[in-house]
Amino acid sequence: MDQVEIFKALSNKSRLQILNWLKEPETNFPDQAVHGYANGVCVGQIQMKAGLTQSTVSEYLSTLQRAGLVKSNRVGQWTYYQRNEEGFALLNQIIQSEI
Amino acid sequence: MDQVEIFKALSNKSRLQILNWLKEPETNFPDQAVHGYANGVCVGQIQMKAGLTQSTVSEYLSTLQRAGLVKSNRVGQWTYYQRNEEGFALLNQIIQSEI
DNA sequence: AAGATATATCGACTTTTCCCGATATGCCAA
DNA sequence: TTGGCATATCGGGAAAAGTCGATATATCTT
Repeated sequence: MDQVEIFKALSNKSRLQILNWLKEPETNFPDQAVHGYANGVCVGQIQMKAGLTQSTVSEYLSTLQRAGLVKSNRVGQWTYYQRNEEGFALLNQIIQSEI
Repeated sequence: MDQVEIFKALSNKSRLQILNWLKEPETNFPDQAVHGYANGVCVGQIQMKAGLTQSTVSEYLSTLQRAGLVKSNRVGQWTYYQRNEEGFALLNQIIQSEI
């Protein structure tokens, strides 16, 4: 069952916060402006805001990506993350019809 | 944060199944017919269908209730559980506006 | 009052999650 | 090509969740 993975990814306060922050990157990650927001927000920005170690944030973003809730773009040495709205559409569908 | 509790409750295959079964009690718990379905389905029925021990199922139902996803009615020596649609409405709201 | 039945709680053990520091990898600049 | 960033992965210790069997509690029947 794949639904469980999604809900596990959502079962953590920091990960929920990250998803929420990524709804409004310009507001929540002003320092990202240098890089632009087209590809998402890079890990370092998220790490600073989350107040967790780099490894933890990287791990959390992988978890969210495996669950389909974010997607990433590697550009040079940076990895940009942004919400994957398709994943949220799937989540809605799961809740409406499979639970 | 309370959202985390809800998602943790949903992070388990058996608990997801129980919630789904409770959508159509008449179909999924035919042996409950003797007691009627007005108050929900009693723990024993859910246990049999889930194939877990009595203590585990009782614990799972408590977890779901703490998360607001089911509600219970004690009648005599039986505890009947049913879905709490208010909880699902809250879940939808959380997903729409807080994540 | 005694036994039977349904559910809840307790104690224990195993597995998973949380989060870290250390190290590896990939990319860029000089 | 050497060093410096940004990110990913690895290894680990502490805390939480998964699940069980045993026991407690509440209720019903006789």
